[in-house]
Amino acid sequence: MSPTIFNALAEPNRLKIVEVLRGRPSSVNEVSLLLKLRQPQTSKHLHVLAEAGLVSVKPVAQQRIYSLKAEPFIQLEDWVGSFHQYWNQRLDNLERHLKKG
Amino acid sequence: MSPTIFNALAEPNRLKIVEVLRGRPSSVNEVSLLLKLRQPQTSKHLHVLAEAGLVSVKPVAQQRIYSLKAEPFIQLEDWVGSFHQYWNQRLDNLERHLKKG
DNA sequence: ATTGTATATTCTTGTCAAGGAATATACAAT
DNA sequence: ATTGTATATTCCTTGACAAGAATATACAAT
Repeated sequence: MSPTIFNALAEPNRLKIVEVLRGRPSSVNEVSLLLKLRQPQTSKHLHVLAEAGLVSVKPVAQQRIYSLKAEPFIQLEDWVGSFHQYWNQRLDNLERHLKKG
Repeated sequence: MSPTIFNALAEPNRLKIVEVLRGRPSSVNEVSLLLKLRQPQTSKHLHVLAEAGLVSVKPVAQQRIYSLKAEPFIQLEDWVGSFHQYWNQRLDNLERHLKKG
């Protein structure tokens, strides 16, 4: 798992942007208004998200519609899902321990 | 979802530490040796992870055994899991669109 | 008590990234 | 062509944070 995705989501405003885009794809202005961010910072954050592969852009007239991409979130889900193995093993150890094994 | 957990995982060495601890709980020295980090930086990173609530500490003699905590990872899994709703809705829209609805 | 081992903390320094302000670019509309 | 709208980019300043080096603290062993 690359830290890049975590880095992208670590910035509070960027995380909020992702939450907004989870609602629906949006233009820079829509995001900007919803989150009360200045337009340039909104563009910059969206650029970072795009570089990290979290969003895609689709030009419509002068607007640019940003949407979430699926893959990185699926990857993230797989990664964090793989931790179940860890919890289970810990529980097994605990069990064995309680049985004085 | 708080950005704190993402921030903790955004630092490459800290992410590696989490991967190590996913294998098994470890002392500072073990982590330090495995990742070829200096002891102070290892301690610092573990401290950040602890502050973020990702790990817990258990003193054993002079050693401190760090282990992953379950909750934050479960929270993360829930959060990213909630994105399925988004993908599905997008797919529905596509479907309607293809049917010229 | 002293020495050794394990870990934490402090201080300093350099780098990077975020915000603000200004400007540039792209396309639309008249 | 000119004006307006939407977005991107640049420059600057400032704050955060990671590494390195040195030191402090905690506990163990002899």
